[in-house]
Amino acid sequence: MKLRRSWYERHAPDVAIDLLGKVLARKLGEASLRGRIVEVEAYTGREDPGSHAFRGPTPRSRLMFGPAGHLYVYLSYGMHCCMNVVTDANGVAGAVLIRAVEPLVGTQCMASKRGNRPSNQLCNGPGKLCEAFAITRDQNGADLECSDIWIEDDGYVVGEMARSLRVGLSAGAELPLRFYLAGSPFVSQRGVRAIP
DNA sequence: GCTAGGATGCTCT
DNA sequence: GAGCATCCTAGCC
Repeated sequence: MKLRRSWYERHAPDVAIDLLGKVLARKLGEASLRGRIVEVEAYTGREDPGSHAFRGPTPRSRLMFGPAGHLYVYLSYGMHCCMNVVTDANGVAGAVLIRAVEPLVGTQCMASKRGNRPSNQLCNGPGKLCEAFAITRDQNGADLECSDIWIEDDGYVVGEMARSLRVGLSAGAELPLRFYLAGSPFVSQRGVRAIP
């Protein structure tokens, strides 16, 4: 069942926790790609110094202030794209960064984009995930309710969830807003090292 | 096994 | 012009 816009219209940390175990889906021409979300980070608005929305809306971050259920994709370190889901409503900024998924369908297609690495290294990081799913800034602003990218609930029940500090931040690093499925071999390497 | 460092270009001050 | 919500490889235990 595809998640609808109203599902995303909640505070980012709540959406982040509920996104664990859901399925990220993309139709790419004839191919169908699916992966189970195993690692996310929540970014809130003005009160979060690690968030792009901290200083208010800018040409880049204004999407975070817009309607929920859209993609916010930006270029990181000049090379890698990172994929966020916009959350909250009524002009409140919020987003959830999808950091890692477990490949379910279209693994061969993902591997071909990722140098034929093993399946647990196809999508275990935000940049890798975008490469495997062919997500670029062209998808910035895409509507998850009516585009070729969406997230669905297939009834999967998550096991133990773990929580930690967010990865790679210089500001706002002290907030424990990273969530992942404990013991999953598909969680990002940087994230693993960040756990005390 | 682990760490350090370089690639690379957009975004905001 | 400085600073990144990263990834990969080489080099060294």
